[in-house]
This record gives sequence, C-alpha cells and structure tokens, in this order.
Amino acid sequence: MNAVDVRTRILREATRLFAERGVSGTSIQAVATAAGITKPTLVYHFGGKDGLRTAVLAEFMDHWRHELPKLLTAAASGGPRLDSLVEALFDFFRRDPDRARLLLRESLDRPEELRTLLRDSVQPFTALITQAMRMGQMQGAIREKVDPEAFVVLVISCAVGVVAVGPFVSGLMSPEPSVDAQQAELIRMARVALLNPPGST
Amino acid sequence: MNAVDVRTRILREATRLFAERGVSGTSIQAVATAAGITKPTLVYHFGGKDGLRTAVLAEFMDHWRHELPKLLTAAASGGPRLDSLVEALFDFFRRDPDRARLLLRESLDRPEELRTLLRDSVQPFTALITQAMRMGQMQGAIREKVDPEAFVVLVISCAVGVVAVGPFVSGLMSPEPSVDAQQAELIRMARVALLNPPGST
DNA sequence: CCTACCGATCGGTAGG
DNA sequence: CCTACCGATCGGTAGG
Repeated sequence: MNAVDVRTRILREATRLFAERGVSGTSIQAVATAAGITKPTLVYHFGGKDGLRTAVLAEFMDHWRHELPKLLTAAASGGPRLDSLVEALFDFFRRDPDRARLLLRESLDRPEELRTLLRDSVQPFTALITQAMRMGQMQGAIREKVDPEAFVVLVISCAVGVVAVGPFVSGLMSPEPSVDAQQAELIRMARVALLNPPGST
Repeated sequence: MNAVDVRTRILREATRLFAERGVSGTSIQAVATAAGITKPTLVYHFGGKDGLRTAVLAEFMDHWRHELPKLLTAAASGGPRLDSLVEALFDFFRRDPDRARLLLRESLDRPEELRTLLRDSVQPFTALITQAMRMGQMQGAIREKVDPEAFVVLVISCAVGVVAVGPFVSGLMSPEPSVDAQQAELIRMARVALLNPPGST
C-alpha cells in the first residue's frame, strides 16, 4: 500500500465517477470509499476536491499530449490518410469512453478553463493538420471550399460526441444505429466532404 | 403574482441554471432565489428537486414536439432541401443555447431516461426524414453509401454540440472558427456527403 | 405563498 | 494514512 498506488487508485476512481455523475454530483467521500481509503486521506493527497478535479484533468491532458504525436505519425506513415487519422481518434476515445464523457462535461462545466488547457496542449498539433490540409488544397486533392479549422473541430467534437452519448442519442432513430455505424458514417462523411472526387483534375 | 407567473418564472430560472451548472450543481435554494420566492414555495409547486427537473425536461420536449412539424413542413415547402432543414435545426438551438446544453447534460446524466423521451416524442419525425432519404437513394439523388439513420443522428448531435460547446472547443484551433463558421462547414459537409454530384447520371 | 425548523451530507480540519 | 470532529449547506417538512 505505498503512496503511488493510492494516488493512482484515487485518480482512477475519480475519473470514473466524475465521468459518470459529474464533479458536482460526486462527493469526495464517494471517491474515497471507491478507492478503499478515508476522506481525509484523499484530501491529504490532493489538497481538496478542486485539487482532485485538476489532477484528473491534468492526467487526461498528459495522456493526450503523449498520444497525439504517435497518432499523427502513425497516420502519416501510410501517406496522409484521413481515414486512419479519424479512426485513431475514435480508438483513443473508445478505448476508454470515460475520457469522452469527462471532456464533454468539462466543456460544459468549465469552458474557459478547458479552452486554455486545449490551447496549450493540443493546438500545436491540430495546427499541423490544418497546415497539411491547406497544402492539399493547393495541390487540388482537397476541396477548395473546405474550411480547415472548422472541419477539424467538427470531426473531433463529433467523434467525442459519438463515443460519449452515441449509444443513447441513437434513441432518436429506428432502427438505432450502433456506435460502429455512427463511426463508419462519420468517416465516410468526412472523406467525401474533404476530398475532391478522383477524376476531377 | 398569480400562480402561473410563478411557475413560469421558476421554470425559466431552473432551465437557465440547470443548463449552466447542471442539476446536481444547482440547489433548489438557488433556483428559488433567482425566481424571487422561497424554497418551500418551489417545493410546493414542483414537489421537489426531481419534480422540477422532470418539469424542465417536459417543457423542453413539448417545445420540440411542437416545433419539429413546423420545421419539417417549412423545409419541405421548397422541395426537400437539406440546407434549410439543417439551418432550421441550428436556429432552434441557437435561439436558446441553453436547450443544447441541457440536452447534452441530460444525455450524460440520465441517458436511459432521455432515450425513452426521445423515442416517444421525436422518433416519429426523424422516421419521416430517413424515409425520404431512402426515396432519394432509389431515385439516385442521394448517395447509395449513406446510412440514413447514422447520418441523421450525426448531423443532429453535431449541431447540438456546436451550439452547446462550439464557442469553447474552438480553442483547439488557431485561428478559432466561429460558431457561424462551424455551422456553415457542417451544412457544407452534410450536403456534399449526402448528395450525388450533379452530373453523375 | 412564507416562517421556522429538521436530519443528512457536504467539503474540510485538528491531531496524531 | 486514520479517528474524531466542524460549520455550512443540502433537500425537504410542519404548520399556518
């Protein structure tokens, strides 16, 4: 029962509960119980509820910051393939849907704070993507009418939305489209809306 | 100060506060104060916090149920124009972004309950849209590869997402795409991804 | 529609 | 890392 283990356990349970019920819907007592410790112990490790929330968010951002470069290079390895990029995006979130829910909750609860975090840690990478898109536009591979910044924001937030609430908003339709179907359709939409048709030179 | 006025005022303030801070982040005391009454009065009118939440959601669903038919007929009047349909969807939510935030929060907090509500009140109308889309596919106007159910779910949830958190997730990009730009790009994406190119008969 | 009040739970501290 | 404890606020009730 060393300190690292406890910290990790607290963070894991906090992430799960925050994603499921939101920060204000989760008491630090509930997190402590889930982690198998008492409340004062949690406070000792994270300084209080706000410190815990910050730590959960920081861990998430760290994970993303380390994953994004891999994701980009992997996608670029087979040439600039949009499909694999969007698929990798889905993989990242579907591997742990709590990430998507947490992100969505945070953007509702603390929009300004999240905006700052995103700006600092992921914006440099998305800038690479839009830059590549403008190159593609000059070369004629990508449709001129595409707004690169808006396009990337839409695809990312749509992917997050599908993973976070896709299984439930599908109640809008009959038959309900599975998350797989929603993912496939988003990838299709993005490709068709992005690329010029093959024989249009 | 008749009862109808008070009920309306409570509902309005509750909607605003629930959208901004979430249900669990809003005390009924805060709602009562915002509505200019005391807490027991609120409880008298809505039976408790859960009754208030249900009433807020019911009002929202009612609004949508009445608006959707108008929206569909308006869109159909100029022929089945996708643009105007998506624009009307955006108008509905942008007229009061709290609706979008509330919907997003509810889909995170009470997914099963929302699923049921959507199924009962909106699904009949979305069924009309997917039906029209399949007709379009048989006539060759709409791409064969489109998955109607997944497509409609994606466009709707993406529109909700843009209105609810678009102003903030734009922090991902530089320069930040405005909500207008995100809306325009979604409409462009949806049209290109949906329709067969003009000279493809 | 309000005053007065309740038990339970909240986040957090003292002290070890 | 825990026991014991705190004031504040929570949702809700009694009674008028």
